[in-house]
Amino acid sequence: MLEERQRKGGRPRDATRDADILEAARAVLAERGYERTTMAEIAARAGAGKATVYRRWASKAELVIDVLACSGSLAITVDDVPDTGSLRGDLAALRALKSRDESTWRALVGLVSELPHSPELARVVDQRVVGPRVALIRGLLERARDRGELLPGVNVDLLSRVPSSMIAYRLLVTHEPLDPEFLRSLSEDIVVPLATGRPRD
Amino acid sequence: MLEERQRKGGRPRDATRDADILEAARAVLAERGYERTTMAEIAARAGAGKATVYRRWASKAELVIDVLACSGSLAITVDDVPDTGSLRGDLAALRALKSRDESTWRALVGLVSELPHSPELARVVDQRVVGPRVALIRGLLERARDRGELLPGVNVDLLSRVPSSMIAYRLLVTHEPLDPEFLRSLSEDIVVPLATGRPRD
Amino acid sequence: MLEERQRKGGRPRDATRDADILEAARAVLAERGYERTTMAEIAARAGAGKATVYRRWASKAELVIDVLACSGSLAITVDDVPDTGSLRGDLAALRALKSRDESTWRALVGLVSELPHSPELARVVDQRVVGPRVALIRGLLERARDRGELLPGVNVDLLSRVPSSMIAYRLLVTHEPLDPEFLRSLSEDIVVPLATGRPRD
Amino acid sequence: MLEERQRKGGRPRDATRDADILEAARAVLAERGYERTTMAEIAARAGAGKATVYRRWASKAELVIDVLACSGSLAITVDDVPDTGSLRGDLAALRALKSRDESTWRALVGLVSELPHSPELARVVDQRVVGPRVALIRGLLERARDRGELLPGVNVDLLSRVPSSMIAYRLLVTHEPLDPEFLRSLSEDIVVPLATGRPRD
DNA sequence: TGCTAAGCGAGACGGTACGTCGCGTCTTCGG
DNA sequence: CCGAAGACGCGACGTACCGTCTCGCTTAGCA
Repeated sequence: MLEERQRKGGRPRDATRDADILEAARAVLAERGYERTTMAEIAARAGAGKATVYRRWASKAELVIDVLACSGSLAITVDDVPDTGSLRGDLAALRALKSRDESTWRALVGLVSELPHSPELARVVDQRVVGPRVALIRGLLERARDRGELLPGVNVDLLSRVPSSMIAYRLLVTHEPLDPEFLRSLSEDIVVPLATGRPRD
Repeated sequence: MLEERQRKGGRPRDATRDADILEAARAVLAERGYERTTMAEIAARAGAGKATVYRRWASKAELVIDVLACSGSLAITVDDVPDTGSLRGDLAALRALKSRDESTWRALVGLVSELPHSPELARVVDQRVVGPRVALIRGLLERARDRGELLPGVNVDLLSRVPSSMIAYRLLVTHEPLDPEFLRSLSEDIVVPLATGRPRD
Repeated sequence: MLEERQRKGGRPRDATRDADILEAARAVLAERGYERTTMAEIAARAGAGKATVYRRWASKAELVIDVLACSGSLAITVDDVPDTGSLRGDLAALRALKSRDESTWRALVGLVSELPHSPELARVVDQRVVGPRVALIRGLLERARDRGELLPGVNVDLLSRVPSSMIAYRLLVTHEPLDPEFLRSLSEDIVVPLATGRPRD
Repeated sequence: MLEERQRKGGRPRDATRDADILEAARAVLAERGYERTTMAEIAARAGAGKATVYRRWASKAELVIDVLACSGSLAITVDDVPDTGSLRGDLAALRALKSRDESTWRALVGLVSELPHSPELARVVDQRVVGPRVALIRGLLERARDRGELLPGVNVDLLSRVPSSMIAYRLLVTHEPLDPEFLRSLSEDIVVPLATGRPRD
């Protein structure tokens, strides 16, 4: 979101508009997808003028970034996941916890094509969309290490990126649903065995 | 690519235009990315008219699909990878073989946003872009099974999708380069341990 | 209107679109006036896209200029006015002849504010709107001179601009109608006495 | 200008802002013309907020009206013109007296396009801009009638509108300057001969 | 003196038109 | 009938301006 100018005077930004616009953007994105989403419709649905939207976000791409960044599931941190005593249990708890994440990822669609042209945008996506998700898995892995569950020599860096990658690929490229069986396999056939060396039962 | 109409007469299509247009499309995509690529520029750079392009491909998206599908690395099949006697060796051989794949994936970028709106397109991407890549890894895994390398209970379906997912995520979302270290880690820290249970040395 | 590029190839401009767009523009201008006329409505009413309009005219102002320039009454020249044997008679004949000129002048409204900023536009208005009207009166005055009706020392230059000025002022500034009594007074109380020295009967 | 509300209390309007705003408006109008003049720039140049402007004038059009109405030359009445004993002399005296009128008329420019949509505005222009100018000439003509200079049957109504019309036309439509030669011709080749029957020397 | 209502500069707000640009189709010409 | 060129209908983009509203501050005039 655009930085507010150093407030010297004048009417302050109406903070409620931010939320209204983001909510409208989320709704339109979910209904229409990135390409078919128009700034005019977002503004109209938020009961806002286009200028009010562009005062806050420099482009459609940046607005969508913020839709992603403000997405509910991103607020989850490792502290929100109860410690069940095992990595497998923690991952199951996370699955139970995780709000539906699909719309967030789907909104990322098409945005992707703007990233190579805007280092700024790419940085924001990395920090606000990718970062929190990777950090969450990394946190669970480190919790497992503290328990002594982790095999020596596990590449935590790489492993913590696997779930995000697989989910993104599924939603962006192959458009398969995020069914529970897939999510469970991801944990139990990939993450747990790699981290702990214990194959699936 | 569109089927040629049942030839009744008149001037036959100039087959050389296909290659010129694909090459121009690849160049523009590499320079500008999907969104900033215009059909007019592709046509101009190929010295062709827009109608000539649309006579062969129904849309920008389908043209880009073909750019991806004709990309060198996609032609690689399991038979092109020499049997080195171990999964680890086979994967190393594949890495040695694999032409630079980056531009292909990068071209997939903004295409992604069209997929949810076009099942047809999604099908084509699945068959011509995703399919060959997954099949290649799956082939190597099955070769390993034939050797008796594979652990029982390995989820081959899921595992064969991991490398594509990780590579796509890296290129599309985080825009990190496909450096050799990353590709080696992918094989040796993820695929080999999961498939064979042998941790990295 | 914008010059067409030196035709090398490609689809030629569809000449019928010009007329459709001009007609639509005239209609919208008459209904709404300059300020409330939008290019989008003109295009829609002409069954055209905005790009087609802007391919021909660089701005709303230039389009309106052409609406004025193509206006019917401008086609009248001194040769269209029958020689009645006297200036007074000729002016009466002109009044009988003159198609309703109001909408043309009314369209000029608001355009006026663009003139100081565009010498090009001002030149076009001068040549295509003002010029023909002044030339018509001048022609009748010269016909009168040939007859020997004209007083010596009459400022033909200035006098030939009086009717246009008075009509424009009335329509643009005071918005009184061009009733026949006004037009007759213009001829008989101003032009004829000044030119011939003969007061109204 | 808007009426001040019936004062009940609170801070009174700062009367100095009126003049500052009018002056700023005059300057911007002269520089940019009506269309390119924005209320924001007027306010900024006057060191005022937009609300302060709109508290005094209901719209851009009304503000411009007042710029015109407060223009110096409008304050001239027939009593300011010395009685020289002849219409020709009086008109010459008026020309000597008349402050540069150009910027006033130029400001009227694009205002014109608002008039047909606002009877209220049109009334104000008529009373405050057109009226005083026409009344001034009419006053001089009536002074001439009192002297017995006027021909019988002269259409004073129409004649008194001729100078305003010619000046407006010149400034608004053809954008020629108000050079002294033009103004003298207007008096001596048009008004004096028509009113008194005496041709130019 | 301190209270209060309104004015003040600043600028955000909802709206709406502008002129540009890209897509995918259609239309001309020459080969 | 193909192929180059490019005009066509459509519609989103991001900008600019209008006239209104809201913020925190200032400034009379009444108590």
